[in-house]
Amino acid sequence: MYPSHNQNIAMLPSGTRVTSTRKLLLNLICDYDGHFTASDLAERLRALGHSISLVTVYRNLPILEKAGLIRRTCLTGTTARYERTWKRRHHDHLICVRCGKVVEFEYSAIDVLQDAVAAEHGFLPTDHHLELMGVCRDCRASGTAAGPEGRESP
Amino acid sequence: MYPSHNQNIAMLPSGTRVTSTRKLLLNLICDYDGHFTASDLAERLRALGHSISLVTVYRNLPILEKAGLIRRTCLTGTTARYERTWKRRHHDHLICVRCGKVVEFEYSAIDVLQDAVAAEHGFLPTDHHLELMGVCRDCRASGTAAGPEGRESP
DNA sequence: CTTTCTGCAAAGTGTTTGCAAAAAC
DNA sequence: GTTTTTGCAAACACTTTGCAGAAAG
Repeated sequence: MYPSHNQNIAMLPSGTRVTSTRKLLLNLICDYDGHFTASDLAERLRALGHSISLVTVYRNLPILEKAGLIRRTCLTGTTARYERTWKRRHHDHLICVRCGKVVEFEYSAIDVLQDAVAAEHGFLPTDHHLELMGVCRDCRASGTAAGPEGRESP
Repeated sequence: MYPSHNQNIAMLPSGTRVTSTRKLLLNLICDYDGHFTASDLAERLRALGHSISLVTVYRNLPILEKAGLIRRTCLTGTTARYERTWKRRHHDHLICVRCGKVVEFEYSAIDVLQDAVAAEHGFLPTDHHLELMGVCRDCRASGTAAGPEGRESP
């Protein structure tokens, strides 16, 4: 049974073929609400009994990105992370430097200011990435000694 | 004769030794106004006739970062980039998706909003990274075929 | 003289590429 | 039948680590 969102395949660049691998990827991403890495996708699909090579995932992610179906996100880490673009509003990330928790937020005022800055410098804005680092409430409550100004790893 | 900024060595964590390699690194960073990678530093020092291993640079960068002398920046790329923290004001980056040009800007209003968002979610803000992507004036003017890579809207 | 640092080589990540077989069209 | 895609292995770039000798304190 193919979910209706298979129609997204029509959004792939022309000349790009509709393979079973790409159907698997798209269907998976459709239901993937958080962030994912290339190997997240490969592992999940393999756990579902499908056979897919990590290399193939790596080759398809840029295609999906160019098609506008996913976007790179959470740039702070070493590994490339993506998230679905559709059925999600634009948002940015608040990251706890103690426990690594990631909170998404929307704040359109920031977007407006960003556009203003870009324009002021003659840039035509296409995208932005904002990550706020801080110590979350829980971590401050469980208050270990270390001052909140550090950039330490848990 | 040692330049006055060698006093920064006193800022290294106690127990950390003042080696000739670290003096070289600190002196270099003192005059390094832009962003640098580990190999930038190694190459530059080697070009100046000094002998230093890239491995040693890699081992020292986290120390300098923890000491607050440098900070990671420009997270969009694959390579770790740093910049000196002192003798510089806080700023964010505007990056051209065509030619890779990086423009620094300050916009305190954004900082204020960021603090507000953090507070609203119970976070005690420690740092942030904001990168605005866009097409710079020159690239739009020369309007030619795609540069390195693009995230332009269709 | 004890501890830390350095450099080399080697191992680890995450990601990309050459090539032949398989799949899509 | 032609072109794209896949998977494997191998290459790749960046970064980290084990170890022995050198340097700092």
